[in-house]
Amino acid sequence: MKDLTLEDIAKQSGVSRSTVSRVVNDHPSVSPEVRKRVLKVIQNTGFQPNAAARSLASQRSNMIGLVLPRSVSAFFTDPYFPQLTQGIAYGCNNYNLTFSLFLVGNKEDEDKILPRISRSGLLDGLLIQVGQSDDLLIDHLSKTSVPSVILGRPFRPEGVSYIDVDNKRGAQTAVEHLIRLNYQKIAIITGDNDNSASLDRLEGYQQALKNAKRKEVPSLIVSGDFTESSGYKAMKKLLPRKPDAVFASADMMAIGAIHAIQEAGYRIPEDIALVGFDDVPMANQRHIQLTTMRQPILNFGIKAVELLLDVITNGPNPTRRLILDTELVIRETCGASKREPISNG
Amino acid sequence: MKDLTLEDIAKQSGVSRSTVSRVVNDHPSVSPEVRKRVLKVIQNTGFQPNAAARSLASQRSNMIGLVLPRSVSAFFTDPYFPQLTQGIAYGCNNYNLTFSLFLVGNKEDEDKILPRISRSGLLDGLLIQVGQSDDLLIDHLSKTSVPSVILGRPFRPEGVSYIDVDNKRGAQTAVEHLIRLNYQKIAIITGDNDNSASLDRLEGYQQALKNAKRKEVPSLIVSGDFTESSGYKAMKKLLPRKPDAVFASADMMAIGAIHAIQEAGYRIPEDIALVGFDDVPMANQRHIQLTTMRQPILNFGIKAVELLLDVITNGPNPTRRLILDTELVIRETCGASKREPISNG
DNA sequence: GTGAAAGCGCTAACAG
DNA sequence: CTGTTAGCGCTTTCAC
Repeated sequence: MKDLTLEDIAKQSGVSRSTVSRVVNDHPSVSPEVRKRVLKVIQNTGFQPNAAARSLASQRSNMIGLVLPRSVSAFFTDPYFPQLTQGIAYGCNNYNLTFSLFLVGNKEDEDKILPRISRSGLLDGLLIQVGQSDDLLIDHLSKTSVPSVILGRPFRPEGVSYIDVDNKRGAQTAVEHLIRLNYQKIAIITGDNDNSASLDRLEGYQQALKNAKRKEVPSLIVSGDFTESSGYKAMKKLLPRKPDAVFASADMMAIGAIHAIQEAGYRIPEDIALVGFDDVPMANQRHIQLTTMRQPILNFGIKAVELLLDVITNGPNPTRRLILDTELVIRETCGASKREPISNG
Repeated sequence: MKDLTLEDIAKQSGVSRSTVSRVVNDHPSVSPEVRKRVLKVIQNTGFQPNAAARSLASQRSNMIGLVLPRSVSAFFTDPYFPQLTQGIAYGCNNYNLTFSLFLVGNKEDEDKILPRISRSGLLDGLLIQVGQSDDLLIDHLSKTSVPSVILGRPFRPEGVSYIDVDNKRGAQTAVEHLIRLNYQKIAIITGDNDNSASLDRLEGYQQALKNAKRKEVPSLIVSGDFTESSGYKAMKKLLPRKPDAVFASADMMAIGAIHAIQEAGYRIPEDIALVGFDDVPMANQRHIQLTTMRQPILNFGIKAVELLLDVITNGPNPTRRLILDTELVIRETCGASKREPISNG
């Protein structure tokens, strides 16, 4: 069965093609009766306008893309990116957008994908995940005319719009919580040093110590790379230095740390307390109950879509910054239920 | 800067639009010198053909879609779907396809998305994940003219092409392994009873017992729903029935089972042995070391793309079935290293 | 091997 | 409020 066109619907409804087009696009200037008549034919026939023709004529594809650079495509072991993807997908559903996913696997992929998406005609806009500091993807892409929004704080934020979570404040809140619970030697396990979120969380940790007039102990700062096993290794390194609390910059690393702590025969939170970051699904299971900073990941994705839509509609200037808050979720690993908080005065 | 068109390139190279088109599409009948000249202009200008115009004229969009029905969109907590998505994305990269992701969140999404993708013009083809048996998505979509390939064994496989993993054989291999290690009371934790993979794995379990002339004990068959917590609960139920080995139809459930077993003070594999299914990244960590059936998920995604491309190019008939094998990965939880296998005679 | 010309199916002025 | 008309940028016969 051949696909129907506007022309077919027009003929069947006894109107012109333009009128059908207006009906399809909810254009106001169509008389109620005609609209009704046309709508009925559309219903009966199951007509759907051809997307390609539409894009070509209107210069709008109603498609947006998410680009995950090489440096993150392995991250699919972490629940963060799947959840983010889901949020974006829902955001697209809300606005009738088609959502295309570009996972850059290697340099070769990059060379093939970039030209394809950096030209208008395919995509109305781009959501670009920040990667490492030396990642030139964003610079490349933002140089083109395709409207785009960066996910995360870019290292070179000039001229680009981005959405991020308040990583510094989140980390600060986490560490302040630990300080309030009167822990004395608070360590941090950071993510890659090449990642803006990781750096911001480290800053938050430092800020909290500073505000509390504690001094920073370099040996209590150990770096991981956001993976569970890096958390395990980092904790192993930390153990001989006898921290009584640890802030892990990501839940997966916190989970790794838990294993290291338990393996060494220490109890959580009695011997060592722990706070994570993210609130991944695993953080809330019987045998874990991780205190953590919740990121509003799903909402982050939805908001990113809306921000991009704004950039598409109203142009790239002025550049937008949208910073979402995180939320402290108190569970077992911080020991809050068993300790006396220090007075707030 | 205005986007360039074929016409611009034509002018700059001193040839006609058609010739440039031929060069862009690697059409053979272009003289080497002309081709070279045109290619150079394209290089210099960074010209990219407009995707919408191309789709419209050629009736080919070079886009394919992945549809995850409502019943699976919550599955983004399981590593399976992210990995599958990654495999598909890589497959698309290999063939210069644009990959669109449709996550059906609710009925409303479904009503909006289905018409949009079921008409040619937007997508060249569709990859559709099987859901529950009462899911009408596949029936709907496969009734349209859009070429499609189902991921997983559909409940009503007539007339559709699909790709699946040999779930029955995989499960059978897992249980045979347990039998060979001389376990006597082998239990199974199944997935949802509404899922073909789950049913197939149950069949494999039954087949293995039957082949070994063991009789099936109904109380040793407990169902979960593929989640970690369902595995935990199922194992709790199983514990009083004293199995000495358990086949969990998914690694996440195996992990839940591990927690239940350890919590009850039993040792793995000495008191209870365990085999999972999937080989998720977590199955291979210091403190877990789960023996499991590995699914070639990434490759599954890539093969799915290739199968779809075949259907797009050569038509839907005859319908194709592509069944990939799983592989037994022996680690610690099955106790293989500590037990005497029974003789094969 | 190359160019001219006719669309692909739709949108968006512009008349009326 | 509705129809006519001119493209959107590319592919693809069909001549030459």
